[in-house]
Formats: sequence, structure tokens, C-alpha cells
Amino acid sequence: MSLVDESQSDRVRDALTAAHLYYMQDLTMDAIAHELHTSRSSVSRLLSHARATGLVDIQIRSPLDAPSRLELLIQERFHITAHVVPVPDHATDVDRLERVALSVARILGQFFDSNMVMGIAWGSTMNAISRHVTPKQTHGSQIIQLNGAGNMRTTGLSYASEILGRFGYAFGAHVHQFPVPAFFDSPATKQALWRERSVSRLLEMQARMDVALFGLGSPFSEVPSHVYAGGYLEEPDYASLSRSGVVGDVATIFYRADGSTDGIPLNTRGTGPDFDVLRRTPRRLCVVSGAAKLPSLRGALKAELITDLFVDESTARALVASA
Amino acid sequence: MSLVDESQSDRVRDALTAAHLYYMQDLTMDAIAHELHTSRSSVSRLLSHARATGLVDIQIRSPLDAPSRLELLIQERFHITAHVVPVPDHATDVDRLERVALSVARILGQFFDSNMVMGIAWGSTMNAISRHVTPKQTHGSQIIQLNGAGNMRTTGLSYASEILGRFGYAFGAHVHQFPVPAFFDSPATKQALWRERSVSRLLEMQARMDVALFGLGSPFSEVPSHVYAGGYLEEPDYASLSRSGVVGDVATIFYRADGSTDGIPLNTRGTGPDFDVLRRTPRRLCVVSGAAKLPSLRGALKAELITDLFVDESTARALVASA
DNA sequence: AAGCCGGGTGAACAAACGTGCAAGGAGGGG
DNA sequence: CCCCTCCTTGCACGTTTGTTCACCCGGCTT
Repeated sequence: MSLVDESQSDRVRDALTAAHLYYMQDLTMDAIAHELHTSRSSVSRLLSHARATGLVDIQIRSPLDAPSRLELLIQERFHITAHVVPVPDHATDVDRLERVALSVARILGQFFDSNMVMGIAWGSTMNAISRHVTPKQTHGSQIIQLNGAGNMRTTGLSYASEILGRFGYAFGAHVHQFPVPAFFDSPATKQALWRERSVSRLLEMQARMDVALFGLGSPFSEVPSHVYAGGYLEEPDYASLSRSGVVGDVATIFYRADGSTDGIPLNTRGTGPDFDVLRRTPRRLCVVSGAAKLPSLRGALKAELITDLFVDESTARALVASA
Repeated sequence: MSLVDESQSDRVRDALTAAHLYYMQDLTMDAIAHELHTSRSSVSRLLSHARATGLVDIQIRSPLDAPSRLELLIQERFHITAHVVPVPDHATDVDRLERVALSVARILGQFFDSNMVMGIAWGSTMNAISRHVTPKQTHGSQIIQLNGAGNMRTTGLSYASEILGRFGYAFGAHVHQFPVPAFFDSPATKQALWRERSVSRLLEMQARMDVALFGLGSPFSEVPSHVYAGGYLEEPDYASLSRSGVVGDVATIFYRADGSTDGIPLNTRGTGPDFDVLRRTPRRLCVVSGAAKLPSLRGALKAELITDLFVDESTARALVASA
């Protein structure tokens, strides 16, 4: 282990030197290879490594007078910070998701630091982000799962824990899983379990998280979110959602177009944090891609669930275009 | 002007988009050119522009457990933060200076922010840095010249103001020049002028600066600094310095190997800030390259003039090697 | 001890990139 | 109105960079 450690740290040291020479002194990889007594290819790999592990941190800082027109409009209209991801109009929804996720993954480190608690939902958006998130070493930080992931067929643990694990690994954070189904069959079971100390400990932690990161579910769009495709809900559930006028969910809690949640039966069985809890979280990062989620997004904005919105360009345009 | 402004801001906007697509989404320049309806070459230029103007900010962050061994040693021995710039041992002194300067220019933005006052000396080191400093927009910030620049032949204003001007431009800071000679002929003139309100206003500003940036002068090394080559001093002055046991200067104030300054005649005629003033400045960035400055560096460390040291690798090695 | 296995290396190739150059276009002055 | 100038553009070229592949070397198994 000591040998491994040593060679690891040698590698890091070399990567740092190479990064310094490349990004601070503008040497070519060739020149660096020469100074480091190795081959140019190795330097290329060293630099890739440096970027991938967050040794090199590339940020884009708009001079504050020139954020995109769209970001300004959204800020004025909804009083949130918008990060519009440029994506060509003809891109497919899969592309959109992937590109927004990549951008978020790169920028996430700016929102998370040592000794913070970050709550994370799961789903295709979070999955995509998790696969790209660039590491940033922190200490004493915690990552906590926002809602259960089990369904009738599996405990969902492996899927959710893979996602959470990648975030935890990237930030050197302690990961707290939430080993319950996404939806309980009976509200009583939920209430019972919520009184269990192991669970209430998690809920308390959720109540004092610093950052929440989530996507939006949109039950009635053509591209249903993970929750809706994964066998978590059954026919009568959908009928009930439809009757209640639901337009979306955040971490298994549903809401209407006006942002209200009162009297939606399924919410007594969902496992995500109550919106009152969520709204007390200082920074609430919401990632949305694709126009299909527009109604869900409007509802979430009405419900004031979002402080920072990450959205692809054309969806952003659609958002401000309509009243 | 409005047309110029508009096209400027268009350019910035395009540069931001391109940077986002390139650095956050890992598209190739070709792909970006396509999305922006322009040619690949223009995208290349756009990205260069984005980097050069600080829209894209590249930082290197050592995981705090692995700063170079040298930086650690220096920190332990002298209680300052060291930034060791990797430079191959066989590099010439000119190379050394240039590469250290480049590194400092890139990192300087991390030390300077809005509403700050930065004092800047001048000389070949500062000149080299000024030619590379990457912009960072700030507001309400001030840059102030630490010491006069005139000599028997010229007022020195153009040289010093060029340097100061580049810093000021890069940070959007107000520049305050110090229109006096580097050394007065007579101490009485200095004292008289020091009582002038226009000058004392500058001195007061120096007294509350947040950052000072300076190199070291080394009067008796083979590669004399600008002050010594530029006709600022005359033969009797050198003799006097030699008699006093001077090993270096910071902004025209001389010191001995033990860091003391008392009773050095020339200091009554120099125009830089008193070391007591300097030592009250929260951050004092010193840039040194080349082993020839080692004695000066040791003296400056003894005098506790430095909080952050930027130095090339082999000079750093030499510094810790000797007791 | 021989043999496999995984990770890392440099050579060679292909892709991506930067830059000198000539052409085109907008703005300003005659 | 024309011309001159300066700035920007895209092309073409040479350079720089990423990636594939065969190879080597240390560690572990049989």
C-alpha cells in the first residue's frame, strides 16, 4: 500500500508540474515531456488526468454585465439565478440531457464545499450528471439521498447507490443512503418508519442540508421520467395523479401547475422531503432539459422550489416566451 | 460608439458561448463553428480571446496534502506561503524571469479583487509580469505606484506608467502614479515634498493598501536590477551601500543581510514605502527568479517583508539547502 | 520457476488546432 | 461618390495534440 501511495502521489506531483507548465507557462507538451524526461504521449495522458481529477479547474466567468439575455430575463421574471446551457435547436432530447448534465457536472464544484451537506435525488438526469462530475476534494462533507429508490421488483439500492456513490467519490464526501422504496404501499407504513430512529436521523440531516440537487419528473409528457417508466407506480396511481391535476414531481413529491401540493393522495406515500423542508435549503439546484418538462418547470417555479436553474437554451427560450 | 459597443458585446457573448461549448461540453472547435455558423478558425480565435481576456479562468489547485516538498519546507522554515515555479535547471536567467513572471501574471487575479488597493513597484520583474497579466474585471479598485521612477535623464514616467497602466487596464482599476524621481538628490527635498498634500494623499493610500507586489533589487550581483543599471545611482552611492553592508532593496529602500535598515544613508533619499508601512500590508507578494538574488531574498525574509513568495524551482532549492 | 495479468510506456497515425495570408466589407475622410 | 484604411473572415498549411497498438515490467498465481 505504501508503494501504491508513493507512486500515486508521484503521479499527482507530475500531473501538477505538467499542468503548471502547460496552463501557466504555455509550454507545448513536447517541451514538457523533455523537462519531465518522458514521452509526449505520457504528458498528454498526465494532463488529461489532471483535468479529469480536478487538479486543473477551468471556470467561465461572465463579466457580470453580460450574462445572456435569457439568463437576465429569467432572473427578472422568476427571481432565481439561471444558467442557460447553449444547445443547438435541432438537438435531440437525449443530446440535450447529456449536454446539460455535462455542464452541470463541471460547475457543481462551485456550489459544494467542505463541511456541507448536499441532498441528491436520483433519476436519469442525476445519473447523467453523476457520470461526469469532476472531482473536488472536500472534507467533513455529506451527501444524502433525498428519497427512496425501491419499487415492487428491486430495492433500487444499486441504481441509486451507484449515482450517490459517484458524487460521494468525486467530492470525498460521506454518502448516506435512504434504504426505503420510492413509494410506500400504505401511508401508515411510511409514518411508522419515519419514527424509526435510523430514518429520523436521515430526515434531520435533510432538514439542515446546504444544497439540494434534483431534476423534475413530468408524469404526463411523452418522455416519462425514470419514476414513471420504472414500475414505481400503477394504473390507479396515474389516474389519481391525473384527477389531482398534477404536473410534475420533485423527488417523489407531486405538485400542481400552481405549485400547490395539498390533498394529493400519493404524497402521503412518497418518500422525498416535504416542500417546506426543501424551501428551507439555502441553495436548490434544479436541472431541466427538454421542452417536454416545461409545465413541470413552471409548477416548480410557482412552488418556489428552485434557487438556481440549469436549463438548455431552447427550453429557456420557451419558458420566457410564454407568459 | 454604440455600434462598436454592440459588436464588442456580441463578440464577448460569442466567446462565452464558444468557451462554454469547448470547456464545459467538450465539443471540438469544428462542432462549435457549425453551431455558431462561422469557421473553425474564427472559433479558435474566439477561444484565444476568451482565455486572453479572462473570460475563461484556468486554475491549478493542489490537493492540499500534496504541495511540492519545497513549498512545504519553505513554509516551515520561513512561515510564508511559497509558490514554486517549475523551471528546468539549465534555463538561463532570462528564461527563469520570463517563466516566473508568466506564472505570476496568470495567478495574480486570485489575490486582487474589487475595492482593493494594490501597490506595485517597477523594474524588470514587474515589467515582465505586466506584459502577461490576465485581465479580471474589478470595480472600485486602485493601483498605486510604490516608489518614484525618475532619474537624472528622464522622469521615468513613461516606463513606470506603461507597467502600471497594463495592470490597471487588466483589472479595470484606477491607477495612481507617483511622479517623483526614484531617489532624491537631497533628503530635504524629499521631506518637503512628502508634506505636499498631493503626495501625502498617495502616501496615505499606500498605508492602507491590501496587496503589495514587488521584486527584489540586488545591488552587487552580476545581473544588476533595473535600478542599478538605469543611471539612478552614482559611484559614491554604491560605495556608501557597500559600506553599509546592503544586500538588496525593495522599491528603493535598502536593507542588510539581517533585515535591518537603520542608518543606511540612501534610504533618506529613496521614495519607496517605509518597511513599517509595508509590513502592515496584509499580503505582500514577492517575485524572485535566479540564484543571484539569493542574498537579497534572505535579507527580505529576515526583514519579514514577504507573505507570499513566487520563486523558480532551483532558487527555491538553493534557499532551503543553505541554513 | 514459469506463466499470466494489469497497468503503464513510447512510436505511429489520425484528428484537432493555431496562424500567415489574401480577400472582402464596413467606416471615415477626402 | 470614391477611395483608403482597418478590421474581420475563411482557407491552407504546418504544428500540436489525442489515441491506438504493441510492448515491457513488476506482482501474483499455479
